[in-house]
Amino acid sequence: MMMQKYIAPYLDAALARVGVELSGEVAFGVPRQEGHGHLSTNVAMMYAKGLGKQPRVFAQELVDALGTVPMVSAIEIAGPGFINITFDNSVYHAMLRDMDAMGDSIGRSTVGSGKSVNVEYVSANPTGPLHAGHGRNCAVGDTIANLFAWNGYAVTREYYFNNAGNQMSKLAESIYARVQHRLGASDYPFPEDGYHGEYIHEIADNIVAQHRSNVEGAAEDEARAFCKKQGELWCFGSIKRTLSALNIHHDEYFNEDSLYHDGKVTATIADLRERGLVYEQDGATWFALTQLGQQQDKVIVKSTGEPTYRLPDIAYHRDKLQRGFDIVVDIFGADHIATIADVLAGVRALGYDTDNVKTVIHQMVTFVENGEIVKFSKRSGKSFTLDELIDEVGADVVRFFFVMRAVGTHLEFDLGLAKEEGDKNPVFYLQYAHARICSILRKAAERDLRVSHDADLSVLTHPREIELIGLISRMQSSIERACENLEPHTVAEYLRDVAAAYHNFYHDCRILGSEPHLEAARLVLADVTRRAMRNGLLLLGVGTPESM
RNA sequence: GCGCCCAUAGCUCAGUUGGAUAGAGCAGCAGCCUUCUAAGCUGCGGGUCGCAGGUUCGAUUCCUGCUGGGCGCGCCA
Repeated sequence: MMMQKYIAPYLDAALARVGVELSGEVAFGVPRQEGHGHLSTNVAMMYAKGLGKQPRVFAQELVDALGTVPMVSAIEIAGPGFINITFDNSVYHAMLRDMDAMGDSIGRSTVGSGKSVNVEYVSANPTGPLHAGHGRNCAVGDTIANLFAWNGYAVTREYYFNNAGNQMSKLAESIYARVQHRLGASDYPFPEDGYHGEYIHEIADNIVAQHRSNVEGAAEDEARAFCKKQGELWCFGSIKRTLSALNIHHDEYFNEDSLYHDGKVTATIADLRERGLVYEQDGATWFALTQLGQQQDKVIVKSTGEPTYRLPDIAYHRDKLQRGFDIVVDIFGADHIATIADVLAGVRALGYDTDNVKTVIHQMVTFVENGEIVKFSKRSGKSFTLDELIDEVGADVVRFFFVMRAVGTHLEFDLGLAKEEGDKNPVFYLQYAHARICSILRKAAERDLRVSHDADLSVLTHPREIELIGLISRMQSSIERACENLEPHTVAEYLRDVAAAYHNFYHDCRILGSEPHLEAARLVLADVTRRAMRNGLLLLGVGTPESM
């Protein structure tokens, strides 16, 4: 039960009585100011003007028409014409009772049931290990996927595996060169724009040690192809291990090269051509994006005959839409911003509705320690990998820090703060609240006290108790909104509020050893809070320690 | 030059879809443990919400224009 849903019918009836025709749902807010009631509505101000009345005068008429409402202790008009509603504590007791009955599904919703969603995230090129900056895409994407799942959607977590194209050839050539060096051709040229990482040596070592016959004496093309495959496998394994450490598991790894094998790339360009959107110039094939309202035409097939990334991307998005998802979500870093409009324009030109393709573009990440920007690993001096970040601060902190800020803002990742295990670190603050509750429940069990689902909750009257109940009662709508707006950080914010409310309650309200009725009721509240915190932490993909 | 994003306390950031006296954390200062985890709690100081207009009962929030910063604008992905 929610306060809004409870009061809305009474208000609708009162509005009808004073002759107002509603043009939508009445909006309620939770006043942040104490003394402004538990719920507030601006409906009188919204409709007063149309009726030619003073807002406060109209508000009074409305309040008169409302009369008395059960479980509401006060209805007051304040400020320019707000109607502030104060509930009887019994409303809170009823809400707590309902939440207790929800078991482990507190905060879940069914708004998405029957609908399917595909969330594509990470999708880093398999040309090396994930670097630290990739962490944001990983955490944001997985949390958004969790949000959909939590709201009842059937979710497919997808990784677009970019295993075709130019960057893979570079990888192959880099490995091939390192292999040649090991086979004695020490003057074999390393490609100018090749990959220099340690892992290239590792892959080459492995090839020479385990698969020497595939590269020695083999035809050069085949040896190169073998190097490419080995490189891809190594990178794929590395990426999957890192993701697994962050508790991220995709359902689908969509291989880019399958688009070529299945003829989808060819089909896509043929269909675009049929619509008159393709032309030849300077030996290349161009996509007439200006005809689709974009700024400039772009090459989709190079004069070498290789497609640019744009063509397979369009084919891929078309494929996702053909698979029949109700919603398709793409998570991209700001550096990919230019491609999205082109790809969507292409898909639209092929006759698909892109209204349900949602793109989340997160801004870049800066790592900071002691006020200085960290760009490279201290250990190796090379690029800072996600594995190293996880080693340094732990997986929970990585996941939490990357989602705790709005995706649209630049993220400053403070390594010093992240490494703190204490009051400075926001993750521990949440986990500590959960651990504290678990500790009390353990102590209660030692005394043969169980959480009783028919405890008399009416003894809960302390402001801290009421505040905590009210906050948890908003969990479901808070998570629904986070999902609808694709804003995972609001979950982190919300949980911080719940944790703070619990710490306050804990501090001011003794649980164990209080008067038996009060003790029983507070145990229920503690346990409901525990389940809410646990669900919230699971949603963010961080651990739920029972002791710290 | 063009496109997208950002600008709020000393620092890092929230701000419930346009509401009432703009909030947290960190940093600083001062307090609270013989009783359920002090990784907690309480208090103090700190603001021209980048600037200028506009929209209206009301703007940190929406619109326009500036200024400053980030990311893009390739026959790389």
